[in-house]
Amino acid sequence: MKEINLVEKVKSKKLKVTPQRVAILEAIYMLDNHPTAENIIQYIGKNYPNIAVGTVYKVLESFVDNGLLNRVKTENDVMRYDPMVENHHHLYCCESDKIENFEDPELDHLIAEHFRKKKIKNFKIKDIKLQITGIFKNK
Amino acid sequence: MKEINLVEKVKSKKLKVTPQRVAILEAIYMLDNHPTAENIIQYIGKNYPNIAVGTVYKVLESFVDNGLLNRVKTENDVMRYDPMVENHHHLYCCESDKIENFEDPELDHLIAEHFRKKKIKNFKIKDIKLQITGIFKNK
DNA sequence: TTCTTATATAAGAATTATTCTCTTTTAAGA
DNA sequence: TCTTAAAAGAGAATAATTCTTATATAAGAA
Repeated sequence: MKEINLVEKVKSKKLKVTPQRVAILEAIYMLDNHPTAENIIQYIGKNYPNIAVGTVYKVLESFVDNGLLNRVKTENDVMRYDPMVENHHHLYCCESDKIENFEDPELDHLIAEHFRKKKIKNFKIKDIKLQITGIFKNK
Repeated sequence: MKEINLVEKVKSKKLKVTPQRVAILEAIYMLDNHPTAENIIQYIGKNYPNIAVGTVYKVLESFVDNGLLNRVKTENDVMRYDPMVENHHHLYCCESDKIENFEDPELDHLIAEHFRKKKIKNFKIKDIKLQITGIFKNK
């Protein structure tokens, strides 16, 4: 992703455009496996060795609050970040920490139809996410 | 759940039956909202004020390893435990920390059929879990 | 029943991810 | 260029979980 787009993304949320924010957003797009805060710190450490850990967490928080990122739940207690904010599901590898995004509007429709016909008692659905666990092949 | 069943559950996995293990398993069944380690410690603290925190975590780990419990992912970084080990989904309340189990074999079938006809490229599915977020009504 | 031993527990230190505090710096509008 | 609210830096604080080591105990063997 070009620098200019990163800046635009930050600007579009009325956040101050700082080099740290641009570097962190870039790292997330480059790393492309739903990185942890630590992954990000390591990645930007090459050009930016003095960034404060607290800053990274604060920037990530502001990005999540402003809809530039989503947090991704994982089995262990490390938070991971996803630059895809549109509705989608996740493929989890059961042999590694790989997570891939997954979209399937047809399936979404199927599930929505199912719940339209057969509501859950005493519960109003806001969102449905699939966690699909399995094994990635020949990659 | 009766004491005897708890003991049997522990025994069935060839784990030593200790008062701590029985108390912890009982707490999980009694608390019934996918408790955290802390919830459990608080609950059993009434009759068992001296149980060590580390023990609770070790017992939970052994139960998970032996299929008596499952871990449940949450947004924040606290692990929760689920005594239902059969395949099922979760309803997450977006206004509180309530989590409820949800079973719908018809839906499972629908989804399985969908993926039988339309496979995911380069991915072999092992398990599919739905995280259904929403609001619990009149409860 | 008593003995033996692998396993479990207690206690608290250590670790790890994350948040907080406070001071200094800076982006961006006036 | 000036002003100021917001951001960054540095590192302490917190909170959940794991680890370490000495002691205790469940459960099978004798």
